[in-house]
Amino acid sequence: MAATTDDNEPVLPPAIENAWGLRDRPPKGPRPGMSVPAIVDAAVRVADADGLAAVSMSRVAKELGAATMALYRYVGSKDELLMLMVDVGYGPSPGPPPPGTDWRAGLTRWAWAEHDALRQRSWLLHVPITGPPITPQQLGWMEDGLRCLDGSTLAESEKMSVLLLLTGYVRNEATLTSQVAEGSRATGVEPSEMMPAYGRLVARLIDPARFPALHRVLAAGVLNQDDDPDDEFTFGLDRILDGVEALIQRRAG
Amino acid sequence: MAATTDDNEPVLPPAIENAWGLRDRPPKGPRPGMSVPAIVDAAVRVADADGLAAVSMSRVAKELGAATMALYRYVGSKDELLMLMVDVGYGPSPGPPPPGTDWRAGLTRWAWAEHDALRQRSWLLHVPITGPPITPQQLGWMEDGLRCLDGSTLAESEKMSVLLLLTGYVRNEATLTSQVAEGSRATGVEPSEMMPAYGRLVARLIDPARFPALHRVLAAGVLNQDDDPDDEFTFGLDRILDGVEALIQRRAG
DNA sequence: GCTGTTATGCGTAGACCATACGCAGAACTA
DNA sequence: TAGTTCTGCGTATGGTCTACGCATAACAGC
Repeated sequence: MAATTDDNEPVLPPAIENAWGLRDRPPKGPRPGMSVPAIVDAAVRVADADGLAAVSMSRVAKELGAATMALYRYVGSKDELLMLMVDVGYGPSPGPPPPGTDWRAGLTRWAWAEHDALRQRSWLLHVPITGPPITPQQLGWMEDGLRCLDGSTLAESEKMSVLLLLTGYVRNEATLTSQVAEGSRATGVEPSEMMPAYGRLVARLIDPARFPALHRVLAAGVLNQDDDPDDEFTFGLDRILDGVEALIQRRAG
Repeated sequence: MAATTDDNEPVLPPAIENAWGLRDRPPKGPRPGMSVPAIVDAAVRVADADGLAAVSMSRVAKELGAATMALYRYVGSKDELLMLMVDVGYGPSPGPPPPGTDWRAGLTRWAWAEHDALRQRSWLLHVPITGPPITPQQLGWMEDGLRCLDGSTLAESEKMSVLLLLTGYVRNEATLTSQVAEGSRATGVEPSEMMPAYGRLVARLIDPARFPALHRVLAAGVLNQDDDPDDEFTFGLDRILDGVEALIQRRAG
């Protein structure tokens, strides 16, 4: 969240405030040589190229040909920079559902949009989340998600809960597949061989008598077939939407 | 995952191997003055007291009255220590479902057990996950979860997918509530006032014309009522289990 | 045009962090 | 007793974020 003032009203970090178009530059002093968007873009470029771990203040500054400490005139802290990176990293929201779309198709499209954004920029998953969304684009995603449920029988609070549930699922699924990819890159194992290798490792470790159910799963070769991660994503997504559908039916009936 | 040898078989870090009881101490050289479990316990103690960020090698060493570098005789790296911390942090798995429990009750119990573990040790959520579970207790959790679906009509791979879906949900929900708690501690706002404050902030930022659905949610006072986080957890859990139920019905019929 | 105010760029330095390396000494085997 | 091997850990390297303060640039008012 954000720090608060005396009257307990939450207050935004300056850099976030001018992402909302509030806050005007004071007319005095020398012209700024950089801009917040330029810094954020540079940071995103670094993350895209070398991962989030490579994003240090000095590295970003180098990317801009500036000195490290110069950045602190624009962003209050590294955490603030990360927050802004997330905002541009997700990119613009997918837009409201096309007219005539039912809620299920709409949410499916919405979930896939987030899925794609996270696949493109897997470093987004490594940014420690410190609070609910407060940047313009993030709230844009929320808006578009809510609109999918516009015509539904759900209560407003339920709509929100459904969205939370979905976005959590997407993040989680993206985290798992990105771990496989990163593990593969780190160990040099083919991505398609990661899960089989994991299966062999576990099979070697566990005692079938103490882990019968797990043993059965392994024996069934569950981890051997390298199935499309998109299928796994679809599976979970459909389960969740089935659950939402059950709720909607109940509210309607 | 883990590094691999020439034959492409994944190999465990030494400290993990002796968590599985493999690997015997060589008889030569001076007696070890510490033990891996003692180090991990100390690290867990630090995390419990001051959060995961306080867990540095020097801090853990200080806790034990040892020198920083002495720890590296027992764990290969800080990441390895973190992995072991997670193993003891979750604690023992909840055990197989009591006889006569149907799958839904079993999974509910299982999900709540993980929920409770994460509530007790919220630093677990901050440990960067680098691969699938390979420690004894973690696989124990998996085993107990799988057993809940023992009698079901699902394929082995579907059981696994359901478990992945559930554990992801639990993690996600725990992350959200722990963020509220941490935000509250950081800003000094009452926990019950966090969401209302967030609601006021967003209301101040957004233009109702551009964010109509979001505006409607706020106007409905969704964020004002401070509802029990356990209710929110139950809501999502029931949606997911409804979805699983629909699948099981389909497989059965 | 001069002066005061205010912002910017950024150098320096402090307080951390993980960890590579190497050495002294302890405990075992032969 | 000699040799081997393992432990404890001091030192040092290179990285992190960022607090602070100074020189300078640009404007406002007189």
